[in-house]
Amino acid sequence: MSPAGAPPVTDAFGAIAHPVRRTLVATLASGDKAVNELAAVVPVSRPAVSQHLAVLRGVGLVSEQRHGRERRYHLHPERLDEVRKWMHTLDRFWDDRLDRLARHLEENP
Amino acid sequence: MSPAGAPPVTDAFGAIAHPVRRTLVATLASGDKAVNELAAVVPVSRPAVSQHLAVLRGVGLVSEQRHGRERRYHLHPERLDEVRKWMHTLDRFWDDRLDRLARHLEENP
DNA sequence: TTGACCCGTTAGATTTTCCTTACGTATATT
DNA sequence: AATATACGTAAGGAAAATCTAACGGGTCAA
Repeated sequence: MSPAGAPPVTDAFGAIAHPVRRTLVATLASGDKAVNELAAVVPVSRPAVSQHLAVLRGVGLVSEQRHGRERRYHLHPERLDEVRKWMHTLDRFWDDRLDRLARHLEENP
Repeated sequence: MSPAGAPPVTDAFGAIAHPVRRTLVATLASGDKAVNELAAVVPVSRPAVSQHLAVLRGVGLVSEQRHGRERRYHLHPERLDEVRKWMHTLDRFWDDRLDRLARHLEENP
């Protein structure tokens, strides 16, 4: 029926997969910014930046607030906890393996 | 000339952007596995798993070791430091903002 | 040797991404 | 009122991702 293609960006993992979007997120980490300011730090056209911001908004990583004719974008870093949590889960598995190894070495001198 | 499309997967960010690959990585975190074992925990065909593993290998997140007719895959978690470092950079910005806020509040009672 | 098993690779179709170039809509400025 | 500024959105197209089905090369077992 539907041989799937590339999956749409629906979570934080997909959102930060693109280098331009990572730069946008990092730039917003130092404070709210208008679109033109964001477009200035990235090697693509302003419409492209708008589209990337739409992706970030769709995932909940940023929100916009209209200020006159500007639209200032605000970062919501807590949305990255999804990523943090996943990485932390891996760490836990990793620690467990170290624990098992240590116990094994203790019990087999 | 070349209106660019989606960028190829060349780093850890792109590698963990796909849910299937995240599952593969998480599964390998608990120990080396053969391809059939990996294919059993994921809702796609075995060739698809092979392709995902090729992507992970291309990024250096896993390596393979032939064992008879099996190929056991091994995770290299240190390759995720790229992601960890980026997130940590964001945290630092974040802390700086908290510092500035605290200083501001101290100086303006 | 013959057959079963493990696995990678290719071919082909479909979807999604991601860019640029127009265009439209507000809001500010003169 | 006329113009400039800031931004989103639509259209069009190229590149990449991702799936399944088919095929092929090794490896173990009988």
